[in-house]
Amino acid sequence: MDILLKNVDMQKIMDSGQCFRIKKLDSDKYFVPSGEEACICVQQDKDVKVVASSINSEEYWKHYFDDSYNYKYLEERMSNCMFLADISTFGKGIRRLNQDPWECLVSYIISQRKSVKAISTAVEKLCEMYGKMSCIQGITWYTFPTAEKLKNIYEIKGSYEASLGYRDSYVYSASLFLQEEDFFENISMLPYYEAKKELKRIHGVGDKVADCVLLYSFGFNQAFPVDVWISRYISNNDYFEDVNNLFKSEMGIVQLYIYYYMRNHKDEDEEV
DNA sequence: TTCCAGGTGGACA
DNA sequence: TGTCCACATGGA
Repeated sequence: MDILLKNVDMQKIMDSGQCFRIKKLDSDKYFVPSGEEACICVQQDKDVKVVASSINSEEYWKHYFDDSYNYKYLEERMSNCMFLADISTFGKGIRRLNQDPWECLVSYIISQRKSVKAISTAVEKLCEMYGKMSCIQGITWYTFPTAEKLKNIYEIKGSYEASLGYRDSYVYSASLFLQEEDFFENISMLPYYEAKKELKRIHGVGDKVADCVLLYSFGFNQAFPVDVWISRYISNNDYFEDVNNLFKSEMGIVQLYIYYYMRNHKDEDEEV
């Protein structure tokens, strides 16, 4: 299988903090899992090629990498905004992924008061303990455990024994909601504020986690997750409201570029 | 050893 | 409605 994704930068996607299981295999090769599927990608200059997949569907990975959205046009408009020009250039090639909703929900429940490194470790541990072993091009990996599996484990053990701490019960709460028929399907059909309200019914899901799931799994580009980094950015920039008014329905994607810049740009003295 | 991390729930005013 | 604090644990 060969799927070509134009103007995509895998390293930036990996460093953008939106997903926690992408692995770099060598200088230009990446392993990309999503729920119970996975693919192998190769960076070829400015483009990315999917060279192997667990699922025989071009559409699955084109949707995952948000291939139908015009990022070039967004980056152009950001470049024309004096407040975002540097941020746009620095993040060129980022994509807002459409991740597996269940994996995304659990990952962000786990994320609270943890570092990115600690989140990755915990999520990986959960997969190794309760996911299914699988193999693609000689690479052994573990699928993300299903809601049913995590529900049963907690009911038997009372803990996931995966360094989740107090978040154990939050993950269990989420697994119970997944027993409702078409829980995620219903969320995808709702308007943004209703969808957010629905997700926040889950114990352990607040504004931040709900917005991350709506943005990174359901494509609600107006969802704007505010974490410590974005909060720092907003408080340091009086013009934030102007940016917000300019990009309104796409502020979630703009947020991703800002987050990537805040976390990865080396010149920390520079005001952004 | 100490501090901080892609937050949230619950108590209280 | 807004503010304050406890919460488990890994990583730097």
